[in-house]
Amino acid sequence: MPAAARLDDTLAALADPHRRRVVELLRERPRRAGELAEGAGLTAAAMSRHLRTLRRAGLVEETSPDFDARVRVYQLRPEPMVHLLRWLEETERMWSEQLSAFKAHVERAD
Amino acid sequence: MPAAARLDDTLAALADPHRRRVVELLRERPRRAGELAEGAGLTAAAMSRHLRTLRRAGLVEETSPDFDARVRVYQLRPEPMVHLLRWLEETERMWSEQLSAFKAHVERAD
DNA sequence: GATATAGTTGCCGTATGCGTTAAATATTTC
DNA sequence: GAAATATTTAACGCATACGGCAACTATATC
Repeated sequence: MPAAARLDDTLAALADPHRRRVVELLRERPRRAGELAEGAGLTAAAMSRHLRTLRRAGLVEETSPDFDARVRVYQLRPEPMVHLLRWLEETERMWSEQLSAFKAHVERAD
Repeated sequence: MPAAARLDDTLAALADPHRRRVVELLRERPRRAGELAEGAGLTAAAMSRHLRTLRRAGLVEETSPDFDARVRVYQLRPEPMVHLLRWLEETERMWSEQLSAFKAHVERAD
């Protein structure tokens, strides 16, 4: 269960608006499952499934407070997003190189 | 058809490994549809669908060279990825703020 | 110990995604 | 103008995603 951090899972997990909403709620602070369900306007069952997806993608981490073991608190795990960030930055970088190469080419042709 | 750039479409488009492969091929240079199909190990038909998806997400742009109108050349369009990048950076930013707030809290408790 | 609370899981129906093969479209080439 | 080339579209099958509701598990409360 050491969090895949594979781009596939990360992107698929983030591709759902409800799950992105969860991420947006969690980036403010950790929250309980029920809180997330309410905040996203979903039933507890539906949210539970989304949380499982996010957990499997390594995007969130689940813990229980010791004062109430029924509750599950979810917290963000940034690693997968950092990984995705890097892939995007690399793409950006190469694209702009491509651009300047093209510009140079045009200028040579002038 | 001015390219949605909505996170939903961007993420869904990038969540497929074949389509990510296309992006990786295109970040080097523009390429013809057939070249992309070969480079990703897909039939022309399958690739055509992926390209449609990428086009609808605004991630690629299609043009035809004037010397052969049968050919379609695809090129990267970074806008949607930049948008996604910003969302991820914002998430990162807020997460680290959350972290330091927590740290400060713990230190106060000491 | 009975009941309430917090969440998860099973099952179902519907919707959507992806690849394949077979046409269809458009344009070049001979 | 007939045959070849580059790519897209159509029709089909299969797998998977998502939500709803009901049942289930585990823990807390009275």
